[in-house]
Parts: sequence; C-alpha cells; structure tokens
Amino acid sequence: MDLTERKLKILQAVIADFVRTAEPVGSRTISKNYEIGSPATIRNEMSDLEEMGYLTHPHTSSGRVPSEKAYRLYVNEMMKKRELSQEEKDAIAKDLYSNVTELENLIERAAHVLSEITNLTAFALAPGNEQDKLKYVNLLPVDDNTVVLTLVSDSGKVSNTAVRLKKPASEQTLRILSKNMTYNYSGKTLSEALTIDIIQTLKTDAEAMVMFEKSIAPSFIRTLEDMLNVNLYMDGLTNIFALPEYNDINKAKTFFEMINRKADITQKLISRDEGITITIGEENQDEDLSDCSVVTATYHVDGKMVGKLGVIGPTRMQYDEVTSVIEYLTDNISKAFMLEEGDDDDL
Amino acid sequence: MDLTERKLKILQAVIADFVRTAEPVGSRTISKNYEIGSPATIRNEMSDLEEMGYLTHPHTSSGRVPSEKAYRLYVNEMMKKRELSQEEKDAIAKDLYSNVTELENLIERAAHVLSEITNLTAFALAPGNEQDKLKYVNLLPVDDNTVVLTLVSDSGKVSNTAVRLKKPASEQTLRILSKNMTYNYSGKTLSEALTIDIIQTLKTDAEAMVMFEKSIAPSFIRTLEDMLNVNLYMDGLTNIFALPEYNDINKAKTFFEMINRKADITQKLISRDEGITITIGEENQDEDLSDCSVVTATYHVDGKMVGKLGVIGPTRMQYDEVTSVIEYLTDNISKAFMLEEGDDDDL
DNA sequence: GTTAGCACTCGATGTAGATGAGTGCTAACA
DNA sequence: TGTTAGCACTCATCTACATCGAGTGCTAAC
Repeated sequence: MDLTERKLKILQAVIADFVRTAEPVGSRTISKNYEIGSPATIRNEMSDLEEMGYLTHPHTSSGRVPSEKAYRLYVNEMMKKRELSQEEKDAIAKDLYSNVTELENLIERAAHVLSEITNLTAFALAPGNEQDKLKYVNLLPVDDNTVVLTLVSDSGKVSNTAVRLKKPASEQTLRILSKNMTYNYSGKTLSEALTIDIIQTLKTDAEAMVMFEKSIAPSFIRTLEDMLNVNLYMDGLTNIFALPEYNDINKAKTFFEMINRKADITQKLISRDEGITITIGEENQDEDLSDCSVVTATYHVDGKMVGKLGVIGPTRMQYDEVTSVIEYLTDNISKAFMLEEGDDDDL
Repeated sequence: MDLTERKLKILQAVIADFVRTAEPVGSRTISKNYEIGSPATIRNEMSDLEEMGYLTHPHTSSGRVPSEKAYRLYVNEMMKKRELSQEEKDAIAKDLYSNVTELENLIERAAHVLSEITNLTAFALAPGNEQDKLKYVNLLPVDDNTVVLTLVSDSGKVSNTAVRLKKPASEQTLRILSKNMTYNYSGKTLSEALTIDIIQTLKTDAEAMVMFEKSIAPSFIRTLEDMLNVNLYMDGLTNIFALPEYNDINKAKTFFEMINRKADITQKLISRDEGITITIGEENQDEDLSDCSVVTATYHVDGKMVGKLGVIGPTRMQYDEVTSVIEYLTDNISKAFMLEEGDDDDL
C-alpha cells in the first residue's frame, strides 16, 4: 500500500492533534478541522494507516494514536523546520543570559530556559576535560569484599576508589577483570572510556561479568565522571506532572527513578552522536525510556564537541519546536564559548 | 482537663498505630491491641483528647488522627530514645563507608544511607568555607533591568553577578538596597549572611523589599553558596511515592517543586540550630513544608559546626528511629573528619 | 472512489443500594 | 463516679447497573 498524499495529510493531522491534546483522535475531528473529506473517508484511510503500522487503536471504539513509526516518519520526512521568530529568539537569548556570570552557569541556565520553553525535562552536560586519556587501570584486592580501583590519566590525575563488592571475588576473577579493563580502557580518552561497553568482552567469564556490572562499573563510571569533571544539570523535572501521560502515580515514580540514576543518563548522553539526535520510544536502548523520546544537540568549541543539551519527554512531543529551540540554544552556547576564548587575553 | 496516665497511653497508641498504617485509628483497634479498657471507655478518652487538641477527626465516622500538638508532645515528653542494636550500627557503618573515598563523598553517602533506612527523603549539607567573612557588598546599575551584584570576602574571593530585575528599579531604590545590604552583611561570615533575614529592615520601603525578595535574594544566596562552596546532596527523593500521603499526584508535585528550590532549602537548613532539631508541620516557616516534618542534626570538626544531615517526610514519621539513625550517622561523620585531620600528616 | 447511515463497542459517568468502620449518646452496672 | 454495653447514626467505599457518547466498521447508495 502506498502512502498517498492524503494519507500523509491525515497522518500529520492525527499527530498534530494528538501532540496537542494527548487524546486519541477520531475521524470526525479531522474531518471538521481539515479539508480532507468526510469522516467515513478518513476512517477508511485511517484503517489503512493502521494496517501500515502508523496508527494504533487503544480499543475498538476509540480514536487513533500515532505509533512510534509515525513519529519517526514525521521527524524524518514531514517535519518542517520551525524557524523561530526574531521575537522568540530575542526572548530566549534574554532569558539565557540573565543571571549568567560564568560559562558553567550558562550551561545550567540553558537547561533551565529549555525546560521552561518546552515544558519538558531538560538536561545539559557541561564540558569536561575531554582530551585526557586513561593511562593505567587496576584492581587491587584488599579483602574478600573490597578492592581498590585505581585510575591514572595522562595528565597525571590519579584516583583511588575503595569498592565494596556485592559478593566476594576470587583472585582469579580480579586478575581477569583487571587485565581486561587495562586492555580495553588504557589509551582511551575519559569520555571514550565512558562509552565503551566491555561487558561484551567478558561474556566468557560469567563471574567477572556480574562483578563488573554490579560492583565495579558504577564506581568506575563515577570516577571517570569526576576525572572528566562532567557535570550534568537537570531542570524542569516537575514539568512531567503537568503531562497527562504521567497522571498515573506509578508512571511518575518510574520516571523519577530513572532520572535519578544520573550516572546512567550521563553515560547514555555522552555516547550520543554529534549534532541533533532524536530518539523515539523503543529506539532508546534503555527500557525505562521506552515510552519517552529524547532530543539532544551538541555544542562545540573550536570544532570539538564539548557538551550536550537535550530534553526528555513523552513520545508525544512537539518535535519541531523542541528541535528549533535546542538548536538555537546550542548555537548560542557555542558562540558564548568562542567569545570567552577570545576574552581570555583581555582579562 | 488533665493528661492522665491513661490518656497518655491512648495517645501513644494512636500515634504508634497511625505512624504505622497512615489510617485513622478507631477505638476498637486500640481496645483490642492494648489493655486499656473497652472501646467505649477509649472513645470517651479520645473525645477528651480531641477537645484538648491532641487528636483530630477527618469526618464524623472515622477514627482519630494525631495532631501536630500530639507529635510535639510525643517528641518532647513521651519518645524514648531508640538505642540502635550493635547489628544495626554495624550494618549502617558498613553501608556508610562502602564506596567512600573522600570526605565529600562520605557526606553524600550518609544522605544515601539515611534515606534508605528511613525510607524518607534525606539531605546533607557538605562543609563549606565557614570562616570567610563578607567585606563588601554592592549593587551597580547597568541598565534599567540589570544590576551587577558584587561580593568581596575577607579571603579575597570576588564575585560579580549580573542580575536581571523583574521590574526596572529606580536609582534611589538601588542606593537604599545597596546601603542596607552593606550595612547588614559586611563583617558577617558567609554562612551567617545566609541566615540573616534583611527583609525586616526593608519594611519601610516596599519597592526595595520586593526587589530584594524577587530579584536580588536568589542571586545573592546562590553566590554566597558558591563562595561557601556549600553543597547540598539529596537522596531518596522517590521514596515519597511509597507513602500514602503522596498518592495524590498534586501532593507529589508540590513536594517535588518544593524540594527543587534547592536554594530555599539550603537557607532553611543552614539557619537551623545546633544539635538535633525536629520541626513538625506548621512549625516550619515555609508554607510548603506545613504538612511535613524535618529532622536535622549537625556534625562537627574541632567543636565547630560544619554541616548538616537530615530528613524531610510527612509529620507521620518514626521520630524515634529517624532521630537515632541521624544521630549515629552524624557521630560517625564527625569521627571520620577527625581521623582525616589526623591522617593529613601521613599522606 | 466517496459518503451517508446504522449497528455495535467500550470507556466514562452517574446513581442507588449495601457494607462496614467508626462515632456519640444513653442507660445500666460496679 | 467511672466503666461499659447497646444502639442509632454518619459517612467513605464498594458494587452493580443503567446511560451516554465518541468512535469504529460495514454496507449500500451516490
């Protein structure tokens, strides 16, 4: 079956309506608000669209809801870039630079502004020491339940962390892990290290794998972040309470619990690609994010990526607006960093 | 009317039951579980207790709920100190010191452990540069809507913050405010400055007062905190979802919004007295906290207060347990700091 | 290919009655 | 005089049932 012009028009209408109201959209509504045809015609088309996987049906007698496939299509093909008006831009910039004294502060502010405009949960990743490389990784057993994780970086940063193990580890397991970690991590930049998933390489040794996942990894990530001096800011957390999809207390709870695992989020964000990324629902690796969409953008200094800005919200979000605002904000941040770099001489 | 032995016993029973179940307690329940007398007798006594303000009555045909006055009485007079068993202490200590490498980290960990044990929201205030004093405070107008807030401390720290005003300010207002702030803040330590409420002294000038409250104060507090390097950690935020009092989405929302205004909380906590403090419901200055209780304790180094640890929860909380755990944790933190001080020579 | 018409589905809403936990009051009892 | 049994009354909660209406799918006519 083909996605005819009219089908696209209807799909767009359903998405637009559903994004606005969060209620399943019926054929009458669309027939009334758009000049497409009678309810019956639209019903037929919607039925086709459902067959093609773009719409779903909460129950027999309810309207249609866009599927993730529909959002993906919309984002890839149908979404027009929403140009911000000069007034909007001015308002955002004004907001962004108010109360801002330092760059670090600007990042935090950007998350704030972003969450206010989009009414979603915004996050920002402040720049870290991206160039620094890991030189040495070691696990030293102290007693049955404790090991010391040592990291040394090229720039000379040293970190020793005592890690309590959930279960006692054999010396052999520790040797394997230590060797494996050194092999995989040394020579990598700190941020690269955060993105590497060494679980794969441990598959041969279940014990080592479990130990790494449960005991070592959290401390390791935390230490890397500290060394990177990566800072994650979040804002607009409570915005989700205004969304009907989180009216259920359990949904809200799950969301907050997910958000609270900061470390996870940082890892996820860091590993994202350059530029604007839109990840919809199940496209997210993380199960907890499977009914959320995440939009991120990077900001740069000297052409190097240094940080991220983004939002998390329900798959039903105003992708066009969100994208535009994030883009405008990251542009501004990049610009601000450039100015700052120039300013350095003057100070 | 007198608080007879029996009345106290009944009150204690109501509190114990209500803390456990969050349901209004009826006369039959108490009659069954405690050897006090028949339901009718207990009803009569409860009626008296209500008249005296210790119990309330959600509606005619429901059981009794302790009032804040009852909790206050309980905390002051009836509560026995709950001694932690050696096992409990060991478990807490084990938990506290796991994954801990630095003192800063210990504080964060303490908040974590505290929230896990109490199932409430815990916070911890990490030590800052308490001795440093404010030397100079100034407001410099830049344009109608912007002023630069300058703070200089004894130790030479300087901070310039551009503050956007909600409303344009007359030069006169700025002069008044600037003078007032200098007068009130200079010579004070940074943490003292955080506790001073200069709103009082501005009452004569409504415009200055509003401007201070809405525009200046947030930046001022923030800057002070930065200079102090005070860090507020929170943990167990999502614990409230398990509490029946927050089953209502709006309640949860209000709670999170309150918690998110970190600055406010810091201010409130810093201004708290030494030792263990229990603030119940309306006793809290902040309206948003009016159905919460806050328990805090200080930890010390060299006899000087350096930080705080505490929980926020519904007025219905296990005050005895919470108090014991917080006390044990702050003792441990103080001890750890002492050791660290001693260790310095070795490193 | 489009549309009007109609039967059907199913969640949402509203109402009435039953249930039960709990109170307050009265009168009898120790 | 304090305690208790008994009883009428209150009120939130639950269940069953009817109703409503938004929306669909299908058929037949245009």
